Amino acid sequence: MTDSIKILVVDDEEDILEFLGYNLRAEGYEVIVADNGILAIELAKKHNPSLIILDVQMPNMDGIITCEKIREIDSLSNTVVTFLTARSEDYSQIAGFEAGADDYITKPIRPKVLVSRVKALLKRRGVTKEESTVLELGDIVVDFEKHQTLYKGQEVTFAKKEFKLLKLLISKPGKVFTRDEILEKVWGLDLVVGDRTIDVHIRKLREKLADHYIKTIKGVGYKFEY
Amino acid sequence: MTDSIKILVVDDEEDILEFLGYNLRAEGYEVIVADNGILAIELAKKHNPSLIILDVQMPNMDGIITCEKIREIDSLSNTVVTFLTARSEDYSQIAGFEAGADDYITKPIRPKVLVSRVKALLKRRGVTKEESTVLELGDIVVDFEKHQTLYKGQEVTFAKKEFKLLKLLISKPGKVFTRDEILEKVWGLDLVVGDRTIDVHIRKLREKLADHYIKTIKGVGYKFEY
DNA sequence: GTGTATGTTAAAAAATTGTAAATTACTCAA
DNA sequence: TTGAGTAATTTACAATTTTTTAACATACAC
Repeated sequence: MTDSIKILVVDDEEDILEFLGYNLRAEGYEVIVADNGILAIELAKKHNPSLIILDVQMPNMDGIITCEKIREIDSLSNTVVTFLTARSEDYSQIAGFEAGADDYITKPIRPKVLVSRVKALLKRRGVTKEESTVLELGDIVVDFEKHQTLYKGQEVTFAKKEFKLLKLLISKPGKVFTRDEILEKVWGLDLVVGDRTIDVHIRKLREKLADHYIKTIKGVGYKFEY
Repeated sequence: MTDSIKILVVDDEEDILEFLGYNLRAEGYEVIVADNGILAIELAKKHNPSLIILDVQMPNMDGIITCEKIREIDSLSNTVVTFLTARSEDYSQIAGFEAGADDYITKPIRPKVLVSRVKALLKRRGVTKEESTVLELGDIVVDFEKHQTLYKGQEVTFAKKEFKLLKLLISKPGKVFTRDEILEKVWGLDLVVGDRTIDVHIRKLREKLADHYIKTIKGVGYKFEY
């Protein structure tokens, strides 16, 4: 189980939380949300996130005070804190750094900018989600970075969805993935596809892997076995 | 043949220049000095240093403005800029990051600290003393410094964006770069370009490389393969 | 045998990429 | 500043590949 990187997002506005949550989750981060500073501190203590994104303006306890409190917590000394400010309000930026923030992000922010900013911040702190880029099991070698698979030394080409499916199954050899799980991880939650779609893709994998490795557990799901 | 690493030091005070110059040269860096922002930009363009150390407070054109100008220069996009500030003046730190600085160093600084800081910065950017600026893969030789490419011994000219794209892809042969990644690294985050722009540039590369090397992974991205 | 879950196949639908040509943006020199 | 010449981007389709659907076959448990 690859430890996922946790990010705590704190904002009083529901749609901001949703926006940040959605985009960060899509990048594979584990996102925890809080809509106020008190809860934020509680959750921060509990989950020990690698990064906290904190809105400056919130009712009751604002971001700056929250940040100061966070900085007092020993276990969070290694956590990166970044502020979220509406456009460049110089005041809050300065106060923010004084409060112990590491960076600030100005709203509005586009998803891509957000993501690359977050990545950069985490990288600066040496937090990386280093999924080993190649996996070797029996006769099959999968290189995720190169998006390439070798079966008995021969290169086999998998289309995007196929590769994603293979990646999922092979990520935990032996584990049975239910159809629901597969749908969620490969197709995503929003997308709805017909019943036979998974079967067809499984078939393609089997075809390309000479019918080895992929086993049906009737009534449950599929697994990769070598 | 290890090209030495160049560092441009900009300060209006003679003794600071001397101090920095002495200590950095002792570490084997090639140090270029400028005592004002105008000269700094000129020298930066000319020498293309890996690192620029910039005093914040200077008469005429101060460090922050100089930094902004530097950031506008395309050929210096890969250059690390760090500020030199007297003690921690919060203001200049913040303005500095906005201007595009990567770090700041506070005066006074002890030689050992300076050197290890500089080393860390350069390492972060992947600049090392042994770095050769030419890459040779199969029939293709790319000289990043000279901005020149040979294909089967013949010089091939790539326009700026083309070269940047080639450089990105070739920097990790085999790795698939997604369109997003390519956009971010070659075009930058803020710039929004149309859907087919990447394809057209890829096409230009292929044209010039006789259709070798660059492979499409449909639905994922492109990679350089030799 | 009946019924449900899965397998198979081919064809339709959707998504993605390739290309030429036109347009716009830049650059550099006069 | 202007204008020629190059580079970069957009446009509008074509071509290709991937993904999904749909119809039917098969297997297996009860």
